[in-house]
Amino acid sequence: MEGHSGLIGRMRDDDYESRSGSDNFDGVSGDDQDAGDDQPKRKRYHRHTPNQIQDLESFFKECPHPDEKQRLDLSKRLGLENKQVKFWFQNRRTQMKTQLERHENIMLRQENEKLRAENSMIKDAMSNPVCNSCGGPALPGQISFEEHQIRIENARLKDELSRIVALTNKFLGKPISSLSSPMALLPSNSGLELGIGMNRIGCSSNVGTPLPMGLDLGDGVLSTAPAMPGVRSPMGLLGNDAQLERSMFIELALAAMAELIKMAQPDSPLWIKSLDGEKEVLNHEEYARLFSPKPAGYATEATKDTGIVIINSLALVETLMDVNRWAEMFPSMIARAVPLDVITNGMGGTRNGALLLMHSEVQLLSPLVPVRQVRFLRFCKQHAEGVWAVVDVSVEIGQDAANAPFMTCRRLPSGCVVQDMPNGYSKVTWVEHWQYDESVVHQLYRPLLNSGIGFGAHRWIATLQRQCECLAILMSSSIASDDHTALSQAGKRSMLKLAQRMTSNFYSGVCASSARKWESLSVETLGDDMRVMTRKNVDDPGEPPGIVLSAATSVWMPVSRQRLFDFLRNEGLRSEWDILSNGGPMQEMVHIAKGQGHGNCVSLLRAGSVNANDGSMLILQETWTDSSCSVVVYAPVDVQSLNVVMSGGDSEYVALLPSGFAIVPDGQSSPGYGVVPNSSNGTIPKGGGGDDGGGSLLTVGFQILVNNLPTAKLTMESVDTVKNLISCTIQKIKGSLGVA
DNA sequence: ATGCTAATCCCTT
DNA sequence: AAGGGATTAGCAT
Repeated sequence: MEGHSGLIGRMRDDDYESRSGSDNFDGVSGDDQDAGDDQPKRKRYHRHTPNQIQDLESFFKECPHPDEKQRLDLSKRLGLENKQVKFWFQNRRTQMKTQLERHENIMLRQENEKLRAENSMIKDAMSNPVCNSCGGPALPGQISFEEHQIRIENARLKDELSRIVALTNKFLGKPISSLSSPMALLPSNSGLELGIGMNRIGCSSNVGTPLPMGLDLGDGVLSTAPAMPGVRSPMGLLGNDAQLERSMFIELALAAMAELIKMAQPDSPLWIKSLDGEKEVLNHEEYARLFSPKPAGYATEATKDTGIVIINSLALVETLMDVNRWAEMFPSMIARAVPLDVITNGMGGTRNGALLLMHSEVQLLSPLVPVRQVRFLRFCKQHAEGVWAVVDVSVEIGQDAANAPFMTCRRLPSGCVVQDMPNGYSKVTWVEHWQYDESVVHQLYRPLLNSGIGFGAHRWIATLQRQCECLAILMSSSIASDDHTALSQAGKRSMLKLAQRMTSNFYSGVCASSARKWESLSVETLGDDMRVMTRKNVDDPGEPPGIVLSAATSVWMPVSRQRLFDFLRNEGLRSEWDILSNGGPMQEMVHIAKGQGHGNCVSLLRAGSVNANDGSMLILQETWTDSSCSVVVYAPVDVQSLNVVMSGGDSEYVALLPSGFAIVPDGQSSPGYGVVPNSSNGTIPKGGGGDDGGGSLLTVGFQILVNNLPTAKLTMESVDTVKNLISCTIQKIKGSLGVA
């Protein structure tokens, strides 16, 4: 002790000596003070002006390590000495470092807390074991396994503790005994040390005690703590900030999962049955009581639905946890999905515990409803054999609202609970919960969104059912090839792939998602609710080269969805609205079924009029309908390319531009509409196809080539042409349906 | 007391 | 000699 202080004292003395010896202005400034005279040349204490600091800071952000030249430049610009700039950067760097270390220290402490809590839980459970089966002595092998686990745990705890103590001393305590080992200080640090001691005692005293049978079941006490293998990185390897963020994510995911489970529970007080007993509405009071109150200024959309889907839980979970496969499963809903981070990949080779961060755009097929951009976590958990849950939650949730002032929507805990059924089907309960800024949605679509049909659980379930049915049909028909088309399996697959591309390109033109790069044109021409966009295609073989113009709009139609859909997909009535028909009916050449009803298929159409010139063009068309939406998309394709595709060749190089329609109910019809629970994959008697007598919203989208030179300039005439095309088409449809 | 910052000291490359 | 880490003095909270 004495020796140390003596040493320090001496060092200080030395320092003062050297300072007073070498630095003359120290003495001068002392004189200054005495004389009350200030020399502007050098102040004894001085801080750089806020301006200078700001400049330095911003430079530091770009480049924390400027070279000689950059520093000289800065010093000139800021009126500082070259040396000062150098020192500033040096100091800034060391400051960063200490902050970093301090942060890490905090993280280590937290980690330690968690471990201790977990450990004391284990210890607790072991000290009064409950054998719930026989009460007899447990298997010796398992005892030693348990014991082993505890020992490992304790060793890790001890190791981490010593690290923390070392760090703590380094930063907090004065390094009085900097020469001695940090461990020597342990006895003074009573609280922490006691914890360890107790744990060790608990461990050793447990040798030979009966096995705690109730404890190690997969879903027991252990999994309630956020214990995720792989997340707990070797200490210090993972950066503090990243680790802080991760632990926040984990907590958010766990809370979201708990919320989803509560929301998905049948007969939960969180939902109120409507009068007809079919639709359920969120009980906002109960929700606010259990979770969080509703923020002002946002519309809420909470829906729940259950359906039977022809897929097993494992396959569905795999699909949901793979960003690309997920987007492929819901192509009409997911415009774009980008994986951002894999926080955990799951435990023991399963998806249980997997946690992903991703960004996605969710769309409704209309230019009048902007895509919903969300950055969210997706967390998967197995709740029992054959029972899984996957929950999504926006990552803005749980953070300051002030951090995301420009948010137009967010997704509250949403997702599904999947339960295997005996026959390869599974029962899926979906909960969908959004908050969004209603002002960005066109008036025409607000009722639809309010009713929950637009983005609600029902739509997810319906899409899932339709897609899984399609997969099932394709699988079965590949075994029993009973279809009348003379198409090979490979040809069929290529055709479907081409149709898939066509359809999703249609979606992108209608919704302007960022999945494809569109350049939007003067939107406010006449406020005519039409979205016109353009893109230059130079090297995408899937589209004709040149300038492509996309136009889309949505209108209300006093006709049921079913009627509109049946009309538009009727090739015999094609000439009533489609200029490609050359004035006559069309014929279906090829039909590939994608669903049980006739409405879900990919087909090839030929314009009927016997015109030698038309022989080179066919119409590729995809139609689908489910209880939330109906779509007809088509594109002219040249025969030679199609022949290649039909014989199983690559469809990537077939150039096409899609046009078509999307139809949704207007949302103002009978309240139960569209939220009718689907009892199975069969149709619902109550006008399941949408024939509820109400009106519908029709979206029309065209993509046309206005110039086959990518370098050409777009003319206003082309824009007018495509706009005219759309409004004429709408007029013709109205006329044919007698509602003009 | 504790934290922050400009400046210095001292060691490594 | 240049640069970086450790340390300190002077002030602010």
